[in-house]
Amino acid sequence: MPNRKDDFHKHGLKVTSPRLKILALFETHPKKHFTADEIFHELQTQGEEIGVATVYRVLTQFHEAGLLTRHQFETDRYTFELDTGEHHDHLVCVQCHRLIEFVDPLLEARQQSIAKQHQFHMTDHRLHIFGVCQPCFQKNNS
Amino acid sequence: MPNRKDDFHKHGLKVTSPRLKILALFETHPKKHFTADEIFHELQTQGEEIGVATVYRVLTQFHEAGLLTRHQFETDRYTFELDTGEHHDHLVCVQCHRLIEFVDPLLEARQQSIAKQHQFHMTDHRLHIFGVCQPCFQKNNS
DNA sequence: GTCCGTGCAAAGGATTTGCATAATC
DNA sequence: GATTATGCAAATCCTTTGCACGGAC
Repeated sequence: MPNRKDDFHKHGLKVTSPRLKILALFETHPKKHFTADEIFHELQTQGEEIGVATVYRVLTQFHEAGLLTRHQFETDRYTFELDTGEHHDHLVCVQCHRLIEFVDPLLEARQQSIAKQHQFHMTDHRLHIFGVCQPCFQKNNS
Repeated sequence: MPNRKDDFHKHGLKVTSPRLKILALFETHPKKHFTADEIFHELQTQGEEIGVATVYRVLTQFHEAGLLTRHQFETDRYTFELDTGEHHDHLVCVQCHRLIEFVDPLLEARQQSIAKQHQFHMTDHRLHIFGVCQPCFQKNNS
């Protein structure tokens, strides 16, 4: 069972305080999605002295190392989450920006088949369903 | 059969040279996707004196008027295409950035059903299948 | 003539980069 | 001790905005 230290070394990354802190943040919020800015502020709140540049660099390295997944939803910012190895897609609430994850084998299979139809060598795919979540919907009608 | 003039007036837009030029560019390249910058340079090449700011403003107005669709693919730039009224999804070549459009009723239906399962009031959705297109694939193996 | 649209340059926000210092190995 | 990381600030990229002038209606 490899630990963080091995994870880092495996990808040529030294074990440093900023890297441990950032990874810990993701691990203590398993399903949460963070933007670079959110991480920066969260760490600042915790009293850590980490620069924005480091946050961006570390996130990019983690993404390249396969530790994190990077998404782009409505806005023009990147969103990161722990890469658990299981692919999943997202429902995005356009009102409160809440994210709901889901996996659907039928959709997965169908996408494979479409790629094949177009002689496309699929490497990845991304499905975002935008809409209003139930809590927001109720709020709107009350 | 409403013409461009009507299209513009309907949305409170005056008929101006930049707007006509930009729309014409899309109409002469029906299936093509453009970034703001590409439009700016294309018009410059044609000897037009249109500022970048105007290009961005007009694209946003056209998008709000429903004349254009706006996408965000791999990069951090927006991509625009003529809105023909028919929804479609995209295959994106990660190598040459070629875009292939497709529509699949099964996928559409399945997405509706997933949204319903999660009590989600779907307004829109976006499916990007990333991969390597056939021409690029062959190029790689030769 | 009024109001909207334009060009220019400056501002804005997210992300990256250069560089000297500081930490890991 | 050599090399990689960090923090800071400046730089970069795409996009938006303020403002005075010009064009549409």
